[in-house]
Amino acid sequence: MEQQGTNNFLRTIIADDLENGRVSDIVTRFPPEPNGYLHIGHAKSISVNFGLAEEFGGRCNLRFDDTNPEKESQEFIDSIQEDVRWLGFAWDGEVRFASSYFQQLYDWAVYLVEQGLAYVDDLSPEEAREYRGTLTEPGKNSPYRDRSVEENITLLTFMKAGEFEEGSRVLRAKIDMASPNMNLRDPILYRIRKVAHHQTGTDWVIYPTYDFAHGQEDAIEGITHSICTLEFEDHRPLYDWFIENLPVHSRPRQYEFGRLNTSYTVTSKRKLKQLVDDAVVSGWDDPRMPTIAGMRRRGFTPTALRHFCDMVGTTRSDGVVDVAMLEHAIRDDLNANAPRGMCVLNPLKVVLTDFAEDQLEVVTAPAHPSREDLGERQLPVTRELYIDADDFRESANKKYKRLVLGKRVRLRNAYVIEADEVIKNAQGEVIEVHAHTVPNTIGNDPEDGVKPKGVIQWVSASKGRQATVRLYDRLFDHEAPDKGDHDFMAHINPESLTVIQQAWIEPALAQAAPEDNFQFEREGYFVADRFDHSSEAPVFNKTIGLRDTWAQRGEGAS
RNA sequence: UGGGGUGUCGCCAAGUGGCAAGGCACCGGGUUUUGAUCCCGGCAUUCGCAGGUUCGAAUCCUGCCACCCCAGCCA
Repeated sequence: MEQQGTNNFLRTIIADDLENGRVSDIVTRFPPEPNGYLHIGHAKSISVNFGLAEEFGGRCNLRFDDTNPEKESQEFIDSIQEDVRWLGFAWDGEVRFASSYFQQLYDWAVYLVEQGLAYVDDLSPEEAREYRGTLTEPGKNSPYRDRSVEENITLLTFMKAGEFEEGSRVLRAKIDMASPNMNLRDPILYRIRKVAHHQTGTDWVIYPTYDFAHGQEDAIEGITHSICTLEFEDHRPLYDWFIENLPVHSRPRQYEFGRLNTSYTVTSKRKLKQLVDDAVVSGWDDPRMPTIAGMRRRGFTPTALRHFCDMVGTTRSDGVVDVAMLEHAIRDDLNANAPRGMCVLNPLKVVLTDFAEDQLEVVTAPAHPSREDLGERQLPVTRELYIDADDFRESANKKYKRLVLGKRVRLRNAYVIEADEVIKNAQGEVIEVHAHTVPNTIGNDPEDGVKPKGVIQWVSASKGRQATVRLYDRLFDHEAPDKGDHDFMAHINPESLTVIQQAWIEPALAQAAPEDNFQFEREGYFVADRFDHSSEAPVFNKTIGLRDTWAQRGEGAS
């Protein structure tokens, strides 16, 4: 068992349980409700549950907690499975569904009624709320609380048979209406919902609540460590109450950890949906979304996401992780593994006056500065090239390490060139630079000893290809967009997306397959769009920029 | 105001009575055909606060304070 990241309380608990024989193998589960897309927070939960099972040689189930058909759908079941697989995890056996345990759950509900531990309540939702009391005042017993077992059985049978209207009755556990823990004030076990279920169709008109279902599902599957987030801590006494009062065959235990929050991000389902509905983003998989599908399309990798989850650790405290840590994880993986390429985002034509019109020279460049196994690529050098307009100035101070009129610069992987002349349009803007190559400078420094001050990327104007490049930035320009009294929509970063229709890419990049990651040198990491990219019409998404200490010092203005 | 939690560097986080790991961020310096990477160095006399126990405490005790969660027939 290999341990990633630092030690944490869950590892300690599991190691102890294994050592003292409480369990012989650990079984965990990732239990999403199929009512939305998975996001970065779920990635953490997936990483914790599957990761722990992997680490301790156990198993992890994927179980859809589908107890509320009104909000769920097959679309989400499909996307969730795809996301978990993409992250690189394999669940044990078949996918599980809480709905496949509905009959067992119902039988256990009958058992509870027979034991005098559950009753059918006729209170309306409004009345029930009044009877429940408040945080500081105890609740009071429902007048229907002391019905006979026989009457309760009859009523429950009728509920199941669809004899009652939605909301008219519920099945409740008989625990303690005066408990300081609200969850123990006779919690609801079943409610009437006359809607079809995506898995069970119209078989049922009553559906179990989360509380009545979750622990029993865990017991049925032999889950040893049921790991959830902190807000369920108050439910644990109820979780245990069911396990103790029902004839279940295994004893799962619940443990809670703190949810993952990252700065500059919102993850509430409601807010993500609003971003989609208001067309702030193009969909749930928009590269700016913190959804797994969005991050995937952005060019994040499973390796980076898993590393990030290990980096932040698993604790019982809730904090906000700096997105810079996520960005570091992405850069770390991509720097090591992404092939390099050259792309000019803001083209400025350079004419090499010592090259003939039809002259073509091909230089070979490594795909990666230190990964020989990634191979090489061919770069055509022609008379007309494009460089980035930001990489040329007519005059500049000594700190500027790019091309300046009358000075030299290294074309990455190719010649050192010297700028001789600028051509301007009627508005006085530079539209072309004439330059010449310094002899014998491919792989060598200039023989006259005058070294260029910098290196810039370039693309052949005649052999290069045009591409669409989408530059993404943080969706929010506030570190805590949904905190405080303001509306999170007010903190949308107006420059979160810039589309460049006519960027120039070196020929080899057009051959990229969708989802191939690259580093466009001096610009950042980019990915060929999963859906829109093709060799004929290349489309790249910016994943994350290179670390830029130049811009950080406020000296990067061009 | 009832119950349940959490408080260690700007952020995340080890540490479980023996004298404050690590990562991110940041700040130097070196290497560099990416102002990237990489390398070297710096960055908590102090662990929410106040008392107490002890030769010795972030770790034990007492009392405060701050923040988070709970009053869905959501999960």
